[in-house]
Amino acid sequence: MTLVNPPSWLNPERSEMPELLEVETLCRQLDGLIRGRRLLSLTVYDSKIDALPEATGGIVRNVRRDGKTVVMDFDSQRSLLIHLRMTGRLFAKPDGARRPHVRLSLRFDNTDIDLIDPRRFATVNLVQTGRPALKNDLLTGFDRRLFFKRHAGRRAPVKILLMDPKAFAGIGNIYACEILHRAGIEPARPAASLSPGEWGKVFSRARAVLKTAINKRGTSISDWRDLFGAPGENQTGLAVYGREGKRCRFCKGVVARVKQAGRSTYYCPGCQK
DNA sequence: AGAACCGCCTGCTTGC
DNA sequence: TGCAAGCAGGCGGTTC
Repeated sequence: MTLVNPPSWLNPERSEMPELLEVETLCRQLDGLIRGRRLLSLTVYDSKIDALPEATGGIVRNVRRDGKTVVMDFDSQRSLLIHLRMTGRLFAKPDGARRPHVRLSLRFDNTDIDLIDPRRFATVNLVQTGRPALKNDLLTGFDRRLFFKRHAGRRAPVKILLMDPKAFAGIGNIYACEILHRAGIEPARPAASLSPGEWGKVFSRARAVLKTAINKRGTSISDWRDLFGAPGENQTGLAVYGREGKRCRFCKGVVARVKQAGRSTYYCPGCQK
């Protein structure tokens, strides 16, 4: 296990939010690191996070992702749920040093894991193991019939629907923009205006975009880092997000930015109809 | 039910 | 240079 020095990788002030893929990356790394390990102590440094004394002493059965939630299942029939929201990060610590913005520290018998979160949006909860998994996660299980029944006919813009957690688990702004670009669909179109074929394209492009990003350990727009401080490698693959005014890599049009529900949407008017 | 909006947060960027 | 306002956004909540 190599750890990245120097600590300049830890720069919470400039962090990008972890999206679905970043969470997936963290869960895989955590599973490899702490499966079968005992949680010796749990220290909370943030008044917004409940003290969770019942969690200590348990042995990790596995670490998995549910939407954007990191789920640690313990042998005590409890599960620790960590949602990183906007600026949360998890780091394995090689030393015992206290980092800035630490909200929670998990001490296992082989490593310490810190939750770092400058903006304090992250949430931590302890629940009984066995909560049913989400049925709207494009990578782990997507109920297409349920989606068409409940959401495909909505009048909301398709971009808004992609980011609606009731319709799709864990698709954030970056990937919502990228998926629609790959699918060639204009973000402002009402969801109800998409044909079944266009929805099919959205689903297949979404899986492709997400899987590509997973293989590259997430998207580092500025400085997202994985559990061990290594950067992701997907930033060069973004076609539209954050590229307002620049040339589209596909059609040589100019990437545009509009506001939808208060969020920036990037798209290429040339590629997306 | 769904659409639109708000609040939670803090630090960086922008404008005067 | 300094300060205030604007901005970033996942997601649960509220209102209409």
